[in-house]
Amino acid sequence: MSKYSRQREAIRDFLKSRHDHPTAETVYLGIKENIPNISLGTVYRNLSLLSELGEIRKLSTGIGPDRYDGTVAPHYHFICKKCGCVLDLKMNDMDHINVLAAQGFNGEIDGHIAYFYGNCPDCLKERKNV
Amino acid sequence: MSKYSRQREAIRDFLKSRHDHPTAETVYLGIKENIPNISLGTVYRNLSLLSELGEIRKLSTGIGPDRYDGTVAPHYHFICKKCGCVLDLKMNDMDHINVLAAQGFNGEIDGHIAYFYGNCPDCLKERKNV
DNA sequence: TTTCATAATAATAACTATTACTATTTTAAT
DNA sequence: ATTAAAATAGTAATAGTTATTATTATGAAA
Repeated sequence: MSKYSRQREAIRDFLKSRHDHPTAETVYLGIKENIPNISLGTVYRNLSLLSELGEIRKLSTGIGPDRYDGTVAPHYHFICKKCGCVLDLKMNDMDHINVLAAQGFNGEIDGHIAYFYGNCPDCLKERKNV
Repeated sequence: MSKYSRQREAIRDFLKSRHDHPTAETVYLGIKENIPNISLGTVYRNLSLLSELGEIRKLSTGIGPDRYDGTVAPHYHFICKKCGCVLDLKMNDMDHINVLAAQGFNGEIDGHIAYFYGNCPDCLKERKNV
């Protein structure tokens, strides 16, 4: 049902090749280097599609626009309250918290998203210099 | 520095009086019943202010617009993937996960937000009826 | 109890992020 | 090669939110 497109492949590759968490705008500008006439709508459409297919992850951090993550293996994110950057955390799965949440709840829980907030290493350093 | 306003009080009271998680639009329409000429901008400005003051909480669920919560005591939320509703979960604090996250991380972690996803009781029931 | 500086407001415009529309192009099966 | 389906570029439209501005409300001081 879904056909190959150079644009979609470029978007997937772009995300898989980096470990940060770019916004749609950043992806757009990045792809533009190789495919100058790609349109922003194409980027959004494919980011949505790839998210639905589970090939990438969408992060709604509550600070600024949505971000996208080429790493789908379960992991958690840190968001700096100061500069808004998003970092991967190297920590184990917390599947046990689904069980905690399900206790005394009549619905069905099949997953969770957790964001950790605070000050990133760079902002911490800067604070000491002031 | 900040002066009393009838509108702000009404917004605070509105949120404290209910246990759901209304959007700015819902708050606006609710307050309008008593203060017909309140403006949407005023609602947004005060929701932001009250969040900053810690009197209410803002929820960015990743599904639809931001929501607001009059309950500031720590608790967690469930978001239905089917209907998008947001429910409170009756579960204990998970402060221990901050410690897990901080291991091997050079920044400072002072909090987290966790959303649990799945099917709400109502949507589960509906699914069985199909 | 008026005066006055400050803060808040209503109304509206502007902006950001995202989605929808449409004519054209690409893909891939026949 | 033909052709139907899917994807695209370019653009318009939308949703949610923030900014601007002239006016009004608040509350401290005279």
